[in-house]
Formats: sequence, structure tokens, C-alpha cells
Amino acid sequence: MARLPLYLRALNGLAERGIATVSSEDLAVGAGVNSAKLRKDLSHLGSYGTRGVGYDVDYLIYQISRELGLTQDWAVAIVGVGNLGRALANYGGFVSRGFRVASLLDADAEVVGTGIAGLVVEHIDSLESVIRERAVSIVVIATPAAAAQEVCNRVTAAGITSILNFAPVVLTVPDGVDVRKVDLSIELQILAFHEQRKVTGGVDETAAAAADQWPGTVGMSERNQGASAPPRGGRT
Amino acid sequence: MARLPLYLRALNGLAERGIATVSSEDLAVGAGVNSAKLRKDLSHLGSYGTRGVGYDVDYLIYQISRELGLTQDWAVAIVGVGNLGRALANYGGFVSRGFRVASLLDADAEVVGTGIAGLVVEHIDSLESVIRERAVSIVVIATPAAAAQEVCNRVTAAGITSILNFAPVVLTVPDGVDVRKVDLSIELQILAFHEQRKVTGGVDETAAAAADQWPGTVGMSERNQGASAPPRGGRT
DNA sequence: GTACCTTTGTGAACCAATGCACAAAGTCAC
DNA sequence: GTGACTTTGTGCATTGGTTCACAAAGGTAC
Ligand SMILES: NC(=O)c1ccc[n+]([C@@H]2O[C@H](COP(=O)([O-])OP(=O)(O)OC[C@H]3O[C@@H](n4cnc5c(N)ncnc54)[C@H](O)[C@@H]3O)[C@@H](O)[C@H]2O)c1
Ligand SMILES: NC(=O)c1ccc[n+]([C@@H]2O[C@H](COP(=O)([O-])OP(=O)(O)OC[C@H]3O[C@@H](n4cnc5c(N)ncnc54)[C@H](O)[C@@H]3O)[C@@H](O)[C@H]2O)c1
Repeated sequence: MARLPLYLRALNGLAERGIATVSSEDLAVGAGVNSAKLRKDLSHLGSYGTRGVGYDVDYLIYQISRELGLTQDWAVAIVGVGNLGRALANYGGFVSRGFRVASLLDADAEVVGTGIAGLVVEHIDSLESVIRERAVSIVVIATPAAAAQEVCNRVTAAGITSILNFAPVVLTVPDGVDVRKVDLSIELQILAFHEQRKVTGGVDETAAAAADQWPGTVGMSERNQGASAPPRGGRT
Repeated sequence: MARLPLYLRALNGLAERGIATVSSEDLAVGAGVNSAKLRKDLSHLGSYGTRGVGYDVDYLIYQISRELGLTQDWAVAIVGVGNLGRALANYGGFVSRGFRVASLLDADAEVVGTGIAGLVVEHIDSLESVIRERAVSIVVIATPAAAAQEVCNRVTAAGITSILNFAPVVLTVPDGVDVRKVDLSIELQILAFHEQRKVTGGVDETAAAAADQWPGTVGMSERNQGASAPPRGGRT
């Protein structure tokens, strides 16, 4: 379940503050979810709670870590060492959670060879050998959008089945490969959407009126001009 | 709907390639969703398609942009100019989508005053005045976790109702405030979870065996050994 | 003008996830 | 030891979202 990391984060916070036991209710608040949902999620791992008392924090941390596979170290390679790649490389939050940055790779000769976060940036040509020799199992793609699919093809061909993609494109991958994407622009757009709703009290007031005046080239007048870029190829 | 930005991204890609019309089927592939879902989503905005032909790309871009509130400019302030804050400030993808970075703010005297992406980092003390004077409507929090709630309190008090949070904490906010969070560690943990499943063919093989040997303090002897580590500490 | 073909928009079935509510289980105080 | 209290684990109804499938709508060709 995708919420386990959230619980883990909350539990770690409790452990740091020296709290030994927590009820589903309190933990749910800390993780920002409903307590019934939390209990149901945890019950899928087994019966690790004690009725009348709650859950033992350390023990639950261990069980969730095990379930998530965090009891082992994962080698991660970051491809594309630009603004974002550098930030990721310097981020301490990965290492502390069992993710080890095993390699930084880039195509730019200016960047290759420079040192970042204790690593030397390697050339993208060595991608396959790095993956093989350092047992990399997760690849982070932080290249420009145009290069992402190409990088993706190479890493999947090299046997990688877990990819975290920051480039704003939908990656096409073989079956069995997991891709998770993070698109910050999309997050902002969703916020803007809600923000707009708050201001106008719904798009139906000012905007709907403006909806009809389409400033675009032709509108869809006579025959959708260039339109119908023959769907289905040039099948007509 | 949270998928509109995805469609918009795919549409922009089509527009750049000079494609004037697209069917729901093709667009769905480009956005990585089911075509029926896409049609249903779009029908919520109104009837903007043409049966037998599809959707006019430019017109649909306009309609979705309007729905998302992207026809106006949004002023964004980034609080916390560390590794991540700098990457965000340098990212061109925001500006091109109608988001303007109006201010960079930080608490560190070393950082305040330095120039990044054409802006000068300002001191966090001026947070409220910056928000007010530059009509900031969205705040991005990229501070360490410990400072996030405090920053959040201040910006909500200043009237902000849209926050994008990168710090790994659950923010508590007044009603009516939207918070979206991005936690990269969580993304990696989810990948690790699936990766582990692939390798072991389910946690029930090797791991379940290991489940009972809890290395924690007490170990739980007598009843239901592994399970139920004496909640409430080493209370025995 | 007519017949055919493509694609939309949507009713209806389906599925998964959510939340409620409560009995069972265990703790704590005395 | 006993009884009251707390909290888990889960059956069940509900909700929301996804997918199927198809009639209606419009375009294209001749
Ligand atoms: N910076 C951000 O805050 C941010 C936010 C959202 C999304 N993104 C996305 O993340 C990606 C990276 O952003 P960025 O700001 O770091 O861009 P950037 O241009 O600063 O960095 C991209 C890096 O990738 C390298 N690269 C290009 N082609 C490559 C290839 N084929 N193989 C390996 N490396 C290659 C470049 O040399 C460069 O160092 C982009 O797709 C961007 O849209 C970035
Ligand atoms: N760097 C990453 O790739 C990454 C990935 C995931 C999550 N995060 C999270 O994003 C946040 C920032 O990460 P980072 O790597 O940029 O950290 P960082 O330490 O490099 O930067 C944090 C910045 O915030 C400033 N700051 C501290 N307290 C402040 C306050 N009260 N007001 C304003 N500014 C303040 C600091 O001066 C510093 O410049 C952290 O919470 C981190 O967990 C970062």
C-alpha cells in the first residue's frame, strides 16, 4: 500500500521524540489520514497492535520497513545532473532511508568529471556498465524531457524495473517496469485550479461568459481548417 | 479534475508538432490514460469535441487552460533557498506555464542577498510584506522539515491559501487552505516496495520467516513471540 | 442528397477504496 | 481477581471512480 511510507515517516518522528507506544488515532493524525484506514492498512501486515494500548513504535517501524524492503540498501543512479539532479544528489534524506546514490550520470562534457556530494559525475556512455557492476536497482531520470525516453529505453534494456521520472513526459516502458513520476508543474497547476475556484466561486461566472469568445485562429468554422490532421494516420 | 494538467501537457506536445486535431483515443495514449476516462473528463468542461473528427488541439488547450486558471499569471514565492529551492528557482518550466517566481526567501544570512535566476534572495522577515505587495498567491515551502510548519503558519496568516510543500511533514492548516505535498523519499520507498515484491515473489517467502526474529529491545517471549512486542516499551 | 464511417458523449455495470460502527481482546486500577 | 475502560481488527454499507458499450451526431465521399 502506498501509504506505508507516510506512516513510517510519522512513526520515525514519534520515535525521535522518545514515544514508545501510539494509538491508531494519534498515528493517523500524525500521518494525516483516517484512523480506520490506518488500522485496516496495518492489519494487512499482520496483527501488530495491542488492544487497549496501541502499537509499539519501534516494532511497527521495523515491520513497515521490512514490508517496504527498507531493511536492505538500494543502489540508486541519477541520470541528468542539472539543477534538479544536483539537488537530489545533495539531499541527505535518501541515504538516511536506505537509498544509496551509487552513481551520477550526465551527457554534458562540462559536467562529467565534476565532483558532487562526494561522487564524480560519470559519462552516460557508461550507464549500462554502472548499472551492472554496482547492482543499481532504481534509476532516477532528471534529464530534459527530450532525452528521457531514450534514457528510459537504455535503462530498461539494462534490466532496470524501477524508475523515478522527473521529466514532463509519459514514458513508454515494457511490461513489468514500474515508473513513478513527479511533475512539479502539474502540482502548481492543480493549486492554481483550486485557487481560481476560491476567487471566482466557480468557473461558471466570469469564465463561462468568456468561454465563447475563442481568440484562437479560426474557431471551428467552415471545415475545421487544418483540423483532422487525418486521425488514424493518413487513412482517408 | 487532477488530470487536466496531464492532458494539457500532451496537447502542448501535439501543438508543437503542428497537429491540429486529435481523437480522444490518441490523446489518451499521449497522456497515459484510458480514452473513456479522458472523454468523460473533458465532457465535464463542456462539449468541445466534434464527433467523427475529434478535438481541436488549440481550442482544447485554451479551454483547459482557462479551466485551470492558467490564462492569468500566478505569483509564486519560494521559501527556503537550499539545494531544492535553487533548483526550483532555476527551473524554466514554471514560467512557461504561467507561474512567475515573485520572490525567493531564506533565513540564512549567508544566502540572503545572493542572486539566483535573476532574483535576489530576500530575508524571511519580509515574508508578509512580500506576499502582500507582490500579490503572491502560491507559496512553495522548501525549508527543512523543522521549519516548515512555522513558515506555513505565517503564510496562511498572511492570507495564502495554496501551498506546495516539499518538507517531509504533514502540515496543519486552517480550513480552506490547500496543501499539496511532494515527498521524493516516499516515491523511492514505493518503488523499493514493488522492487522487493518482484525479487522475492512476495514478502511471504524469505521475509515472513525473518518476521519473527525481532531484533528490538525485548523480543517477546512467552505469548505470541514475535508478534506484539510488549507495547509500551520494555514494560515487563 | 444519401449512405457510410468515424468519434464523441454518456448511461449503466463494475470495482476498489473509504469510513462507520461494534464486538472481541487486552490493559489498568484497585 | 474483577470490573471498567481503552483500543484494535473487521464486517458491511456507501461512496467515488473507472471501464464498457452503444446510440447519437457529425463528417466525408461520391
Ligand atoms: N529544476 C526543477 O526544479 C524541475 C522541476 C520540475 C521538473 N523538472 C524537470 O526535470 C528535468 C531536469 O531539470 P533541470 O532543471 O535539472 O534541467 P537541467 O537542464 O538543469 O539539467 C538537465 C541535465 O541533463 C543532462 N542531459 C541531457 N541529455 C542527457 C542525456 N541524454 N543523458 C544524460 N544526461 C543528459 C544535461 O547535460 C543537464 O546536465 C527536466 O525534464 C525538467 O523539466 C525540473
Ligand atoms: N534536495 C532534495 O532533493 C530534496 C528531496 C526531497 C525533499 N527535500 C526536502 O526539501 C526541503 C529542502 O531541502 P534542501 O535539500 O533544499 O535543504 P537545504 O538545507 O539545502 O535548504 C534549506 C534552506 O532553508 C533555509 N531555511 C531554514 N529555516 C528557514 C526558515 N525558517 N525560513 C526560511 N528559510 C529557512 C535554510 O537556510 C536553507 O537555505 C527539506 O525539507 C528536504 O527534506 C529535498
